[in-house]
Amino acid sequence: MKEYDHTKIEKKWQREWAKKRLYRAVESADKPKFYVLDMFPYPSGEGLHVGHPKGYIATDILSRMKRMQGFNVLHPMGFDAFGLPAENYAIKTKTNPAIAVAKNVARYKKQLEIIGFDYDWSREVNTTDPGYYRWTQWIFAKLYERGLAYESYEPINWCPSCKTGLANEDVEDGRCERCGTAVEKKPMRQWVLKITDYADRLLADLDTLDWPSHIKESQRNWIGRSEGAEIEFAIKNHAGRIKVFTTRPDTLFGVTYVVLAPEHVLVTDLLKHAKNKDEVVKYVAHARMMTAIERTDAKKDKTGVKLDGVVAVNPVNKEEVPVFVADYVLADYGTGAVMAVPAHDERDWAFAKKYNLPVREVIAPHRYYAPNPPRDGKKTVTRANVHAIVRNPKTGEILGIKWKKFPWTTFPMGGIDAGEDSVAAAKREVYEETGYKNLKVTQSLGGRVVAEYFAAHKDENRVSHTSAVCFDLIDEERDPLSAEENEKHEVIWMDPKKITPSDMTHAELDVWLGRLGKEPEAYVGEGVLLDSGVFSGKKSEEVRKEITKFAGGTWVVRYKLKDWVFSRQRYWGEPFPILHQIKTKRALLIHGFEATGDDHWFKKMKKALEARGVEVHSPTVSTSHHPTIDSWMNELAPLVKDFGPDDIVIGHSLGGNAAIRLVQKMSKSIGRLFLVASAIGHVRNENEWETLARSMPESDIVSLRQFWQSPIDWNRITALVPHALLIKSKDDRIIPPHTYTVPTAWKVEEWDGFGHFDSAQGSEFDALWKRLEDFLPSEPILVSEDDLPVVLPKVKSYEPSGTGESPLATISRWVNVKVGTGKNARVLKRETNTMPQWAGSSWYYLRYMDPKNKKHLVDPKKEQYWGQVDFYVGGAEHATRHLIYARFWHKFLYDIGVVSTKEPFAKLQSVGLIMGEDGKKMSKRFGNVVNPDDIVARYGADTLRIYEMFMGPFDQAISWSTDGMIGSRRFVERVWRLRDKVDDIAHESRSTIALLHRTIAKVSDDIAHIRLNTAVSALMTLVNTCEREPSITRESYEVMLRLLAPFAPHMTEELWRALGNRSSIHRAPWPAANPALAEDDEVTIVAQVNGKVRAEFRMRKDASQETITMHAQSMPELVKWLDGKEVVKTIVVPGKLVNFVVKDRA
RNA sequence: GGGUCAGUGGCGGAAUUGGUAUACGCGCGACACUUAAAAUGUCGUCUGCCUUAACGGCGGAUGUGGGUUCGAUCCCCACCUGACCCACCA
Repeated sequence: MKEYDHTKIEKKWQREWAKKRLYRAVESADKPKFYVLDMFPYPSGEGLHVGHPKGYIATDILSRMKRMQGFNVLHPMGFDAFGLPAENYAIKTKTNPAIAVAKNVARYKKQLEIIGFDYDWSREVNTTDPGYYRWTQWIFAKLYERGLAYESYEPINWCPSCKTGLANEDVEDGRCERCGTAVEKKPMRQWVLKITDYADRLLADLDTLDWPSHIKESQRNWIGRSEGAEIEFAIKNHAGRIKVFTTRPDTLFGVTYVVLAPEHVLVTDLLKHAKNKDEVVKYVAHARMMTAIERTDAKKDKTGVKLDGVVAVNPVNKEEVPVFVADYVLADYGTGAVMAVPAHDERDWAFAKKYNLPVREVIAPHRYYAPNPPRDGKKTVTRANVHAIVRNPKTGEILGIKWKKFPWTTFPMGGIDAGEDSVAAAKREVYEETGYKNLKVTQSLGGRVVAEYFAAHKDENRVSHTSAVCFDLIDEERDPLSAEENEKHEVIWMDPKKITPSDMTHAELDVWLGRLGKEPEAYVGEGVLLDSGVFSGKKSEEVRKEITKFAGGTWVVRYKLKDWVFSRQRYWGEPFPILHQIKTKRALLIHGFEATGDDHWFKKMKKALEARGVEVHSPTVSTSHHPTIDSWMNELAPLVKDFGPDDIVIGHSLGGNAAIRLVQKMSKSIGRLFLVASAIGHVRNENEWETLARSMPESDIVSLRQFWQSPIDWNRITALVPHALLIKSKDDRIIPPHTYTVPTAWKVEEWDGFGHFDSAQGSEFDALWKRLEDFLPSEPILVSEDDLPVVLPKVKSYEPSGTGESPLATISRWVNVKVGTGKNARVLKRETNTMPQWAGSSWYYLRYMDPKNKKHLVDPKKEQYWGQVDFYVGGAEHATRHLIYARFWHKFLYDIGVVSTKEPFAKLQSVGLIMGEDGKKMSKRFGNVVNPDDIVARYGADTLRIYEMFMGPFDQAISWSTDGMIGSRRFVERVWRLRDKVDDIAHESRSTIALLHRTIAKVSDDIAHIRLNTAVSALMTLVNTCEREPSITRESYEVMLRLLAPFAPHMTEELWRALGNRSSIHRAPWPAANPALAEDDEVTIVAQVNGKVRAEFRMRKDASQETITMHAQSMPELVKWLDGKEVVKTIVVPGKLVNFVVKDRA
């Protein structure tokens, strides 16, 4: 056989396979299907390193074996290329990301091709291909139609470096997962997917999946289901109620304060009632300033501030407790408020200790004393007891008493009398029982323990509420004991080592030992309720629902999982199939008389408008600061000259003359003018009124106020200003409080109260907002299915703006869409956010089934044929993102009938990283990157494949070793040279044939379970054995080649053809093991004496137990071990071993 | 702090219904082939002690300490170390 030239062989067969379309997947009913999937790569500019193909090699091996075993195999590959890395690369290199992606994809593909994978490239997908993302957009549209996609204005995680919002899943330790920058909270409009609607199903169906347990566990943690109670605390002298979430309502009687998160909606309101308003405002502001990392650092000291004067009422006992604002309570979990039970919660404990708040113990550990349990038929007495643990510092010994009538050893102990505390009681007991007089307290051993036992000395069952106090003897001064005490027990000093549950008669001992010498801490375990009204004495785990009901609360299920923030303020992503009505872009807020701009109404309006994407200008120009209306106008004019027909002006508290001036100046150029709370009463002259009304036919008066005694002719106004929504006082009187109503002809809005200019409260604001709604970007409109895809346009600059708008917003010819014709024509505006990187990868496995279909995401028949992915291989780092998102989308697609299965990936196998030779993560930064191209060129793809599989367990991280790879190359060459030993008249030994069959079984099984390192080692063993034979049959060699074909497809194909086979080895049937041939007829049996191997011998594998025993006993090596001993027992494992259990003859 | 997994020669690792610990490979050593080197092949390679010319023999070792068992890398308990994931989630 000629020399092994890997380059020539590999190129030749790769070309040939492509030409023959050897690996094309077909749907046909005659064969069972097998769908093997890799997590498709994200082609970066760096190209592949040797770690990347590891998973692909494994799926390649599995898919090749399955194909040879007669399955229709689907093993596709594609590219995920939207998102930040490609975009950042484009910014850096100043190239269109589409071009860079195409280049990177081509490079990746080439790198993959030389490794010889069996991908069906005719099914390649690319998430950035409009033909592909059309369907990503389609899925989004369906989600939107079903109410599972919505716009939210809640604060979200914002990365100031990437200049985009992030999903919860994209934040790691408070930092942006991509760039490591600390994320901020920023309020902005976002598209959000309601993944929480699927939380229960995502959790429950995990049980149906054959996935690694740690990945399932991370998903469970991420979903974070917890059951608990929602309970309301009333606020004294206030209408509001604080709703808290707790998993431990059984501790309700231990509540000593209530805590609100700084962002809690009630805080703003409650702080007005707080005596320390400034302090609270400062604390809240500070909390908002902090980054998530600072906030959530668990090591950080807990901080908070009391709402001084605000009092909450505990619903179970009507007790009044203080209210705090503290940032250890998270705004976005539960209800954003907690009831604090410092005795039984570590965080509350830490906070209470720091601020010196009361700790009330209501749960006691429960001990049932098994050695001396309560007895039936005896009365039960509940007592408060104390144990005294007294140490003599001179000797280190502990004081104990040994009971004379009972086999007990206890500490000095006894009941706590009325009016006594536990320390006094303990001292008294020590004195009475042992006579020692002078003690000092060293430690109080935490809270009480409830113990149940039978008190034999009193012939009753005890429920003891026990505490314990530790003392040191000050001196050994001691009084003699009473005769009565002397009769009962003996005083002893014990070695501290003897203080163990087996040496002492205390059910509580383990608790004391656990607390001894430690700082006191919260008891967070289960136990018996104390001081809890009617619930006292009950078990904590049993009363939760009952006590919740008693508190008027409800039992609820909560999830940690948050809805998926789905929009990014970046260029390189799928555009949303969404149009917005073009509305106001900018608003001018003008405050007139005396308003300062600080007032609540202004702030609220500004925030509301900004949240809807309106740019708000609110110059601090007030009529109050100007001597004349004209000078006011003059200051205002330059600030407003840019305002145009798309803009609105809102005037608040403008006097009549100012309003008229404003209208006259601006009504021609601006879109709409709204006047709120205007003192139109100033307009005394009806002609002026007419002027005003005629000047603003397109404008609105939302509310008028009368402050001076001047009657208004409402009918006249409404006739003149048909758009007006007037709110007038019911009886036209001026005396507050008065009620404004709208004439019955229009929508009636009632507004109670004068409001002291704080018109943010009540319907005056709402009425205006209702009007404004028509002018704001509102209810999005879905792009019709026929108009998909919404193609991502080319853009000059990819830089993110940082303002919360994507670069797309600057492309007006793309953003503005004209719909309708003639009179109905209107211009709509495209959504300019783009989808996150995870969108395309959430469903790509479906598209492989039917990649070119223009009518359907996937043809239902094909979807039904391929069904679930049978085997999915990829990195464990996707546990809480891709793998949750894809499951979510799949379930949704199931719900709308697109797919027929409830879960996308039946079996998941995670792949371990390949690290650099230095043990560090392979990265350009460390200069430890190994390029597969170099390895393939030097050693060949087959060697690379075998080595990567042989390195170690597949799912384990492991360091690359080019030296270690030599072994794989040698193995390949040995197989190659073995060809020279093929001889038709070869006679192989029976044991070699047996090994061959065992190897078939092992390799088949190992591949199926991705135990590829042992599969390779089995093949090596086989080759080693065959090399020792003088010659081997062609039949055996062909079996070996077929077993090796999935690992080394090129070399085996070459050898296979060289043997005269006309068709590809990769279409040849997989060898079947013959169990009858897989075993030698003789086996080695081990002879043991007392479990130690003393001899071994060969024997027919079906030898009987008796034969084996007889033979072993007669062996000289064994005789010397058995001689003079008595065989107590003989254990025979047929075909394996015989073990003689012997002992000395008595 | 919680979860998951792991710890075996100089190194990567193998060994599962509890039955010969260290397969396979790397490295290392010796030898053969060679003028030489490389390549290749053969043999050896956990460890201590005893013993021999050579052979051989006895004991110990799978992170540590216990337990169950005729027998434990494997099962149980406690602890130590490391990795990964999650974490102020009430």
